[in-house]
Amino acid sequence: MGRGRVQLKRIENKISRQVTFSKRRTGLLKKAHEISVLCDAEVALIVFSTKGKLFEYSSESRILITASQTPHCINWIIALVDICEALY
Amino acid sequence: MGRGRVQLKRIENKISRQVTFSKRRTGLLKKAHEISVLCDAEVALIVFSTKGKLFEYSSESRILITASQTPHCINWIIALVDICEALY
DNA sequence: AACTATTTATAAGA
DNA sequence: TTCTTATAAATAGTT
Repeated sequence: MGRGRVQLKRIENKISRQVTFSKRRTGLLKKAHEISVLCDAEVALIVFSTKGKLFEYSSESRILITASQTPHCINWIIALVDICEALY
Repeated sequence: MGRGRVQLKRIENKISRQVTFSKRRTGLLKKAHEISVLCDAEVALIVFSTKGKLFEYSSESRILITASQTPHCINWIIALVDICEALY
């Protein structure tokens, strides 16, 4: 999309990569929300940037949203535990 | 997108809902994969249809979840356990 | 952070 | 369900 075709490989320029991450993260979260509403589907989406910052969407409304700078592994645990807690 | 504007509410017609689910699921999985590659991000996406069929994407290649017709709650547990196992 | 040229996703139709 | 096509939506590069 946009003014150039996208090559499916890591964007080497750091600034471009961050900008693209920000734009696409927004789009991905939007589409996750849309399919959950339109199609009555359960959706969980967890995204970490390379710096370990967390962004997520879930159709289960009780599931948290937290951003953190802790290591990825810890963020994964937090996210999974929170999803489990929200569902049970 | 397409020939009409989308209203963000549950699609009541069952056939239309299933068709839309199929199309958008494909698109969502594609975009999850793209952002993970382009932006070097970790992504996990879990989608259940209303019938409990599971579809997922993860940038962690070891994570694989099979589709099943078991209840959602069981699929969620399977999905989360598989993600945990893949990460540790 | 806004803009806009283009690409991409997809709703409706076949 | 798979393909086609018109159009809406997302977004890459620019300002």
